[in-house]
Amino acid sequence: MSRVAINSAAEPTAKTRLRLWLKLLKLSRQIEGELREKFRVDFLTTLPRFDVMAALYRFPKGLLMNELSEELKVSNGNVTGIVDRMVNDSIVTRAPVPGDRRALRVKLTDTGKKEFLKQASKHEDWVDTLLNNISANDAELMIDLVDKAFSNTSKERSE
Amino acid sequence: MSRVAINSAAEPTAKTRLRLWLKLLKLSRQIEGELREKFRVDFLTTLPRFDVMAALYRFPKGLLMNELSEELKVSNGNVTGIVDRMVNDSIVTRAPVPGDRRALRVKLTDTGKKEFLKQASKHEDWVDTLLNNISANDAELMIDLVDKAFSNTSKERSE
DNA sequence: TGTATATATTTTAAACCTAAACTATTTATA
DNA sequence: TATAAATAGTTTAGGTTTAAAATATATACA
Repeated sequence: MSRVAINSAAEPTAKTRLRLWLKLLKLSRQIEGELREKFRVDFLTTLPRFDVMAALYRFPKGLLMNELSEELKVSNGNVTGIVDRMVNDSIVTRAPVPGDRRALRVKLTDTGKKEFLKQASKHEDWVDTLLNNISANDAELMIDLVDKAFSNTSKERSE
Repeated sequence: MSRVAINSAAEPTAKTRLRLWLKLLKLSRQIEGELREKFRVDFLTTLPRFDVMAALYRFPKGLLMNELSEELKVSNGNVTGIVDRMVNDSIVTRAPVPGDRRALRVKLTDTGKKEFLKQASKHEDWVDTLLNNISANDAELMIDLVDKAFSNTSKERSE
């Protein structure tokens, strides 16, 4: 690998990275907005709730509030509110953990599981349509680039 | 262009696109989170406020509330609140528009302009560091891919 | 002119989100 | 054992966000 990037004739690399970031941000906001709208119209629900369901679906034994907030990369208190509403709607349960009276284990109910599968299938269709212009090859290419980008963010996480 | 994608042996394209979307979302959340933190610590401010300043900086004559919310891709009512606080802090002004008593033009104050330049410079540094693993070439490549992706989102916008 | 429609903005209600403070419990350790 | 520190979770305060309703003004057009 060369130690010195030769880029002085063109735009400085920092500016290119900034342009990239602004585009990435815009794209993900755009897509998020469209998905949010679809979830609202088709399922009367929200993205954060879908995210919770998706996380819990991956962990059939459930997750501690703690683990859930880590999994979703959102704050602890945030999860409390979302899960509150989902418990209310019988999508998840929040049960005491034997042996640790501080902890609560959140789990998808059967209803929640069924609901998730329905929504996840549609979600996949929506994303497929929204990213229709990206070929499978391009997608793989982008995934690799995104992975590269990740390796520099401050908190490495085990996954 | 071939009309039929041959992809049956590997993962279906829809799944690849979904994987891409989840990665993109995660990356932009990661970066947004780190930038938010930096803005909070270094400048005692928030990302949305920076976004407003950036938009207004690009339009020295100011923007209608309307145009600002379109520019930032956030809802109309949202902008009201953010601008309220910024007016309060003398970062922007909100002045009536002669000839249209419904409209209000939002503009950066001199203080706001100075503050923006200071923050923008740091912001560029932060992004440059966060995307350090992406070479100028890779960045250009990604930008092109993101542009491709954009061409399929529902509301084409003039820019 | 009068009325319908469109536009610009704010307000409202509900959810989301963070950081920080707080409560309760558990674990480590002197 | 007693105390300190760590952990799990909720609460609080403040800001962000959306969608929908409301207000005010402007425009189109019969």
